[in-house]
Amino acid sequence: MKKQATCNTSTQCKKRILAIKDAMEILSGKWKFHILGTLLLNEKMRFMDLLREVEGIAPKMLSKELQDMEMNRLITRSVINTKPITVEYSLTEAGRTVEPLVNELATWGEAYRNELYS
Amino acid sequence: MKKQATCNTSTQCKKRILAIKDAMEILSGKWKFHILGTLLLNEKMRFMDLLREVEGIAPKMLSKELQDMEMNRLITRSVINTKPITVEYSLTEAGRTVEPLVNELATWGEAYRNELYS
DNA sequence: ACACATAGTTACCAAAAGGTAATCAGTTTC
DNA sequence: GAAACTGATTACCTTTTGGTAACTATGTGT
Repeated sequence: MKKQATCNTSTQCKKRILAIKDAMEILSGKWKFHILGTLLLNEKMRFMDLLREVEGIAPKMLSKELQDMEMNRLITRSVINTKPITVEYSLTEAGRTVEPLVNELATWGEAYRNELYS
Repeated sequence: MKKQATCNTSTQCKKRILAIKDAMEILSGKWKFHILGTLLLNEKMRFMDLLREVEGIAPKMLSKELQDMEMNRLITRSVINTKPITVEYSLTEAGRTVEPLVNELATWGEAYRNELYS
């Protein structure tokens, strides 16, 4: 009786593992948290605004990530019929729920960094 | 004055972006959260235990991820001089600080999934 | 006519991530 | 002495990710 089944048997634990996998699939990649973080601060942003604010991202990547997150219903894309056509991106209600997660990530990252230089 | 500099100018915001980048670098990949989550539940685990508990991982990946996290001081590796040599892995103090993050990730993933089927 | 801004798309390429399968070296059990 | 368990490592390959650069199409200002 050395082997204590800590996880694989428990339904709760399987749900947890699945939840983590889900979250990572949707939020993975180099840019999503940065885009979401920027949109959390700004509410409505145009493509070029994001391109400027999210430092280092290329239009291709921005476009792809926005499409990705639109499909996952984290953000909304709305075309505004202005003189030069503009497109506004903003978080959905679901998108805004990432806020605590982004905060936790930032907090952890900062704490980790501080710990190194202590 | 249309362009409101929301982020790039603020020192606080740059720190935040850096923190997120740091965290993602250290915790990225398919397996780290699963390994950390398992170690959060078990305290001390041997290589083969992890191989069995972290479903689907190959020894190569487990080995690599453990080395990675050991270098980043999230886990400790200690060789125990038993009959067949055993190696114990456990979280460091720094490693245990990921707990809220793992929880937040799991919570978000579950909420997201529930929202889809509502 | 020319430059510039809008919002992207496309082709091409390099690097990283991750999977499979085999192997290794030591020890213990049969 | 053969098989099995310990904790890995290695070679090889495929997929995914992400970057660069160029290009499209529309419209505005000069």
